[in-house]
Amino acid sequence: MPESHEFDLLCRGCEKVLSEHELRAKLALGRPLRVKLGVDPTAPDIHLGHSVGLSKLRQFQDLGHEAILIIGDFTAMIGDPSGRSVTRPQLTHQQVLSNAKSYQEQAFKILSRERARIVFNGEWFEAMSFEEVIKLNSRVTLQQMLVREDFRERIDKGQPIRAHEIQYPIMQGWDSVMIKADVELGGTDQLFNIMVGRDLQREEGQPRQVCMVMPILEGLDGKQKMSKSLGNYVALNESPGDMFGKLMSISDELMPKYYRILLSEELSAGGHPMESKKALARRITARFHSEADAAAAQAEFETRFSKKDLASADLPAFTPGGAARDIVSLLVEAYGQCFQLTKSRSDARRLVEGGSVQWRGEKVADPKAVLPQGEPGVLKLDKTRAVRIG
RNA sequence: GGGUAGGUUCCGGAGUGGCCAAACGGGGUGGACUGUAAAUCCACUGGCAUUGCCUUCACAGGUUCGAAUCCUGUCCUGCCCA
Repeated sequence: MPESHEFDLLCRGCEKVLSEHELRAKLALGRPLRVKLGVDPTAPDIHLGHSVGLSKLRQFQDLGHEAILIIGDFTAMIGDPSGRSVTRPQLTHQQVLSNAKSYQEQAFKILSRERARIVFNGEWFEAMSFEEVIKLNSRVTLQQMLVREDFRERIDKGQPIRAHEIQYPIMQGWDSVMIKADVELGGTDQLFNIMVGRDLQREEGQPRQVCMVMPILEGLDGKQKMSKSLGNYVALNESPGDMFGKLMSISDELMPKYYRILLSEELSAGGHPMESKKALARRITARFHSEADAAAAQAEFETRFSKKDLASADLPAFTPGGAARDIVSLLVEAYGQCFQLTKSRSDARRLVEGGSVQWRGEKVADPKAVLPQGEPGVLKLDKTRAVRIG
């Protein structure tokens, strides 16, 4: 492939490439480049937000380059302060390692196993002596660390910034030094961290990595970036039904962004927004499952939500274990058994009083209602959840 | 170390002895309307129980018939000074 074509392909979808001529020069070297992408296993799931960088990394792989996925088992314990207004909770190494395990599996839903290297940054950080840490820290100035806007904001608002938080960019940068990265990928919020990597590489006499940042995928709420802790995400290992359903809930306003970022294309004008959204949901679901699964998810979605036909919908089976058949007890039990959600009885009562609960298509508005023993039927809990009894 | 301002329910932020489970805003949840969209409107938003009870206002004690509100000590944070 001619270099210029490769260059164009790689730059597609990037928000910024620093610098383009350096990337061209690297590509012209004629050897596989070491392309770095770091993820911090702060939660067990990889979501669509992560998929943006991973897909770009995959593209590099397909062009013959080497993908280096850094699992930040060590940095995850610190927590990336990027875009944060409060200190992240610190995780134990054990939590992080267990998250890391499921991360790897999910990452290979996108990455090819060929030309991929997975590296834990604990590999070098764990072995570092305090002396080395000090030495590393002496390479940067406090002012450099504090210019970033999220820190500025916290200073302005009088919110604390703990000393360990400014270590984060330095550590991420050191990762680049350790693997001699040619390119580092990340979201736009990673620009600062990646640039620190360049500085450290220069200090170490290494050629500096090219920084390629991708747009940040907004979460389902359309307000903040997609993240586990905000609960506005779609995980890669979710069921086709959940994936499809969640994508159907995004706002019309958000749709063009999802088209652009996840499908790398422009949403064509005209057409009913709902149809465009179904197409989006269908294609993304198919990407992580199969076309057949996606089609089934869509069909299920349509019977369930468009036709509101709960009776023929594919619902989780609920077998009340307790003897109590009053509606509140049943709800609490169903949430726990079928959805792993702990609801208080007050909460369940509120749902009943709010008119969301239905038994066999009939609204149950009385919290004291008692369902007949042993009768089969569908119990609707809330907007998106229902179970089948019997 | 000194000075000073603070720590309230998911967040912001009222409340300075009883009428406080605690205003108001945001967020969230449920409902109406719809396209599981947006906007709008309504309700709910500590727990258990249906007129009540229990646990909450950094923590531990204390004063009071009665405290988020007063006192004492402790912990934590911002700012200023060293």
